[in-house]
Amino acid sequence: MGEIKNDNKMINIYDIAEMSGVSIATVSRVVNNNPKVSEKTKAKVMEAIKQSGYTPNVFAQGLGLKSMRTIGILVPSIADMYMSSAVAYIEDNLHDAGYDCILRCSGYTAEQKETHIQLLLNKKIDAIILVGSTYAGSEDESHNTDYIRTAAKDVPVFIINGLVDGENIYCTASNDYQASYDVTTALIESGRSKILFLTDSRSYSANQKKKGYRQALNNAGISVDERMIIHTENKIPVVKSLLENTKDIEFDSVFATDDGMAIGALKYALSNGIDVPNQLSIVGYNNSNLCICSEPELSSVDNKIEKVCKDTCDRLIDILKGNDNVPNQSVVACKLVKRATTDF
Amino acid sequence: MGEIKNDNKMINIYDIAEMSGVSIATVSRVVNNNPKVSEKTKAKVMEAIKQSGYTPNVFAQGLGLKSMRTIGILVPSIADMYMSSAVAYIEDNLHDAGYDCILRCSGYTAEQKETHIQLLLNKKIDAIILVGSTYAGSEDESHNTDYIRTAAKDVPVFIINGLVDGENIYCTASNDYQASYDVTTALIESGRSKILFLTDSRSYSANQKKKGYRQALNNAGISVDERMIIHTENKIPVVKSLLENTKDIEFDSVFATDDGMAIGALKYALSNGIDVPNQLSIVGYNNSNLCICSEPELSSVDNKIEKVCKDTCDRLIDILKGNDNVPNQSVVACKLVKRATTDF
DNA sequence: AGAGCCAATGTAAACATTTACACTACACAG
DNA sequence: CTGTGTAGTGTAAATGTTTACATTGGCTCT
Repeated sequence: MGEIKNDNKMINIYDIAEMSGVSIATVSRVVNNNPKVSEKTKAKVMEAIKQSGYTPNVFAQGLGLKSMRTIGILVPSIADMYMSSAVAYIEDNLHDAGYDCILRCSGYTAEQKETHIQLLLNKKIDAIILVGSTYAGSEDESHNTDYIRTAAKDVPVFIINGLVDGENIYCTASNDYQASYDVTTALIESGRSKILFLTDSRSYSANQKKKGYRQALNNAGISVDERMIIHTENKIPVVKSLLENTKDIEFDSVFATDDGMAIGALKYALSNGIDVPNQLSIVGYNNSNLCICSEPELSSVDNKIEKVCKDTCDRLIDILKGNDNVPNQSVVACKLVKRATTDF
Repeated sequence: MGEIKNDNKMINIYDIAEMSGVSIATVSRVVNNNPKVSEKTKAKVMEAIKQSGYTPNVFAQGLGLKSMRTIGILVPSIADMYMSSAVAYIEDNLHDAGYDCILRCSGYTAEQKETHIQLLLNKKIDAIILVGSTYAGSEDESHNTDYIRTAAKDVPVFIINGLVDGENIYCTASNDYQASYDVTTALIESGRSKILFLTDSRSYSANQKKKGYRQALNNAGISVDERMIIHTENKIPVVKSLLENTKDIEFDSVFATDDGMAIGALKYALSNGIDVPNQLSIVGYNNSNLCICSEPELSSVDNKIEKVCKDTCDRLIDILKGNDNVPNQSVVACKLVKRATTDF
């Protein structure tokens, strides 16, 4: 079992107590910043701690049923740029508040998530953050959310870009419905009526976007042509060749729920001599770094993932502090970023 | 402290012992797959465990100085695409082997890393993985690596794309020197001699790439013009405007140590009517998804991060199994991916 | 001066496990 | 029939904290 040279007996609270001539209770109080310790004693103990380089044993601390100051983060896949940046922001916020993060990439199915959540709970984490994917409110009926409510019986659960209600469950989402409605409306107002809608998932967010798209068309008196709503893979070449083979459907604009798909559409236009934005307007989603790679640069929706994460973490910290009046749901407004693939 | 309904007393090893009519020692043995338990007893205990949904308390287990089956991962920044994909691969490999990952994003300085490593060590992790940045072997003399050797006294340390030697330190790197040498040579053979070298860091990898570039020029009998080696930010618009203001230096090709910078160069060419690849060849690095966003698509070096991560994890698991003859260093070959920004 | 109080500190129980060592049968050799 | 070995199991110590409760000594109030 790893012949590591870890025989150097760790100094413990007793050693510190002895060094500073007090009891272990007092040492513990100093370590935990308990106010009922005299300045003089505190100074002595601090000195001993500094001298020895003592750090409390986390497991012994944990045994006392207390907070381990560790948060579990569950993402379906961290290879996805959107999710990895979410993890980055979450990590940052929580570290600043003194929490550690255990990361698990679960995959997309409910079963996978359930297993991983169980493993996280075993580590006695203080809360779980689920980064959006397929949840209640999505079109995926098969995605049972009971496991989330079960987890919420043990620790508070925070969902990013998903919507599940229940005791001890807190959701934060970007306002994808509104953003999608606004984009679609803007396309219509700039003279487009045949708007191809590309989507790659059946998540809650994807569903909100689709609703916004439908509503905007309805409000403009345009009836929704179901063939214009296309589910496809979020891969540039896939979308490109998809559009190349979509001869039977006419469209004057593309609204994609992810930048990757939008870039696929752009590349289709470029290689077929279609002028962007005049003949074809294109809007992506997520405002990723792909947007400024292309020429022309891609208009996109900034879904404010940074703010969503901050909101989530702020509320998480509040909850863990014992604050009761924390809202269960919170919505963050998106922002349309106009670049060169649209003429509005 | 969080008014959670956690009053439901956790079932512990004593409960299981009672349910199955054995002692806690026996339960513990069953849980840990200790062979000296009779099949009959084992079955009884298993049944009780299943009935009750018992899971051992990790803290109590941890107190006994044993493996927590948790690995600490330290990345300077997970917002970087290269690093986030590395984390994804590592996570995947380690989970398959039954390890959990604690992630910390430290920032780039030695001090930051040192602090974060200390915090990781407090959690009694079994090993640390440092994902590449500024290490020994880099140009950054100020980057002291003592903290790595100190950490290695407690747990094995694995470094991805860095080179530090020392007891209990294991390094895995892609062969950036060779790849860079090959790219530069290919550019020269395709008739280029004024190769602008763009780099954004002083890491070990960056340094290896620079050495490869120099060596290739030397071997071809071309003397290195130091003005051709430019340190810049890895941001598309920054590089674009940098090149727009580089009127005094002539160049017929750009070799960038990251795709982002290469795309910046490409956009500079596109907006200045410079033909790519004829007037200007461009090669990036990392073979990220940016490569297929642009038109023309970007030639790049695939540095096989997936394989590097797998190698690292395989050796880590070996070490933790107690295997002694694990090599301290391992190198993975890169692969040049030819696309449309080069004419070779 | 004695009662009462409070701040500061100490004592010991509780947390849930692992494991060295002790013990009990029982089989089998002599 | 006694002694010895062993498979299976139990006992109890050890792990390092936190914290409710106990204790102490000094102070104030009457």
